[in-house]
Amino acid sequence: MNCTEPCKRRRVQRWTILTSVPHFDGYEWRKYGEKNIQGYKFPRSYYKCTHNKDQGCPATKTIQQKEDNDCNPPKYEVIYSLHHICKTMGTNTHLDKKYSSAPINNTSSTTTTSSCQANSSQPLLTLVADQLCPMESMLLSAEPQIEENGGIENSNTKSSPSTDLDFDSEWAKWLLSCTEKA
DNA sequence: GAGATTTGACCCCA
DNA sequence: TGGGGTCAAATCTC
Repeated sequence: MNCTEPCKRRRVQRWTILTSVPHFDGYEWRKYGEKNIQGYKFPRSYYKCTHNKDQGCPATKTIQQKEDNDCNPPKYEVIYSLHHICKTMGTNTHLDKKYSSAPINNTSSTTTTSSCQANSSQPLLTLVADQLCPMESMLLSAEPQIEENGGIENSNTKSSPSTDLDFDSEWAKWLLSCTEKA
């Protein structure tokens, strides 16, 4: 990471979702880091969009398992940063292949030592994975402006604020609906 | 062998 | 100065 300019790491769009199915959001993610966070029982995992390289998609998310509710089912705080610009919404091929038969606690890498195997292996995962995001058209129409150097700190000002708010809101609703149905 | 994950180190901000 | 976020080499999996 090069911060030749005043670092804008904190000035990105962020929104938080509380869900029991943090991996099923219609996108493909690749894990790039994990850290133990002070005050949290479980490590925080860091993910980038799989298409970060080939399509320059800047989207990232962090998944933090809540220290309470680690059963029935475990709850995860998912913090999304920046919108996707990749065009793979709703395919779920990667997710289906990777997660459809795996207990969710195993998808969050190493140390989620939940003992809730019965709940985590429920078909709810397939239900959510099969659900397509209704905001695909919004995603395509609300692409943030990407600068040549990859920085997107101006996306808030270049794109319509109301569009971003609508997108965030709809996106949050969709994720919550997935969680509820699960 | 390619791509994904793990893990320790590094960087930046509060 | 410590904690959070990211990088990148090593390792793993398919």
